[in-house]
Amino acid sequence: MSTGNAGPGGGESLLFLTDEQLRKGIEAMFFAYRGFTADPDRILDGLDYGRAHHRAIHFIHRCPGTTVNNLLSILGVTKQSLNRVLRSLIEDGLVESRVGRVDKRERHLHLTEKGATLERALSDAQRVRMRAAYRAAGPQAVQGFRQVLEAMMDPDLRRQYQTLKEGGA
Amino acid sequence: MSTGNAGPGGGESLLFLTDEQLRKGIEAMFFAYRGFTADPDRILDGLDYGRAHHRAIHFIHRCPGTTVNNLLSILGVTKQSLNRVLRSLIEDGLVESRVGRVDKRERHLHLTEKGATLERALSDAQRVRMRAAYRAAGPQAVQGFRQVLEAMMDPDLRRQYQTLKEGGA
DNA sequence: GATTTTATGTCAGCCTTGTTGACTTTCCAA
DNA sequence: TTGGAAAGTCAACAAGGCTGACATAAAATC
Repeated sequence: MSTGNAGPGGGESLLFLTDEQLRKGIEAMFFAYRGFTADPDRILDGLDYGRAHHRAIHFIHRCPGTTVNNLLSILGVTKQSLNRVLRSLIEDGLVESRVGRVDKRERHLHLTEKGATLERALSDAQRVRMRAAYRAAGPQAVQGFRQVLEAMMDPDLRRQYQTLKEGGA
Repeated sequence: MSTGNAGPGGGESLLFLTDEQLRKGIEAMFFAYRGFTADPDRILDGLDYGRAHHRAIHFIHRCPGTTVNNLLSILGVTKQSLNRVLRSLIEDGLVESRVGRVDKRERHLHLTEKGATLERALSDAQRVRMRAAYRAAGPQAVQGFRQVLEAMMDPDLRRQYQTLKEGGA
């Protein structure tokens, strides 16, 4: 098992990663993700929504006019799962679903004013923590943080991520 | 590492964090966490277990002889939730529950051989990805990665994490 | 010794969010 | 005109959270 990679000469500190070091990283991801979702979760608890609603709202905000299919591929859930979430958001007037002009089968999704307000509350809360963490760790660390996360993604998701990243930058 | 380094661009890059920059970090966490759990999930899919079983197995392996209460505080779930998971692991002979010698109310949890075998399979899979990501990003980045994650945790969880970190190192 | 507190386990029931499968409607395009 | 893609809907189910209530054993305290 493992760690049999004591590379042949040179760059030892670069290449030799003990199981212990890796395990720390794994546990760090576990605990950090809990913090990452904690603040939006608290807001959503009061309303009738959950994390699934947050994700939908986030990416509709991020990609205004996106189709349901596109959202499905970003979120990686089934259309039935997403539909349940979207239905409640549409019913509650947070999301608007417009029939496509070019292709009328498609529905283009937008946040309403009300939806945008909730989105702002959620992402503000999440950004407060993120900003504090970035500042505490420093710019060098932030760059490393993003590099490792990016390298950890599945190739498909990395492509999705990079498309979003460029689009927004 | 001295991350207090104001950086080549001056203080601006340290203190001024745009919403865009923070949003990229948020999305990176979202996509990376999917990758992070993907490999163990694939293994667990074949068996009758899920992510909750994985977490229990991980921390029992990590803290052999831990009590149920201690595990509860690490995992942050209710005892009913954990009990459902533990019961199936004990029934299937992956986990052993020993009555405490000093305090007979306590149950001390250990992995059996069978449990340790599954643990190894799961963590090997997860480490493969982690190792690849670490190598791709480089040691500098890894340090930053861990710093930001640590800063992102809730204080309580950070304490838990650090206790584990020391214990294992 | 009696009482209270703690640690654990368990039953029942609920919610969210994921899944599959089947079916319909709309409508673009070959 | 017909095949198939996009979308919506219904039904059923599972994992894994949650709460509340209750049982038991053992420790701690009075």
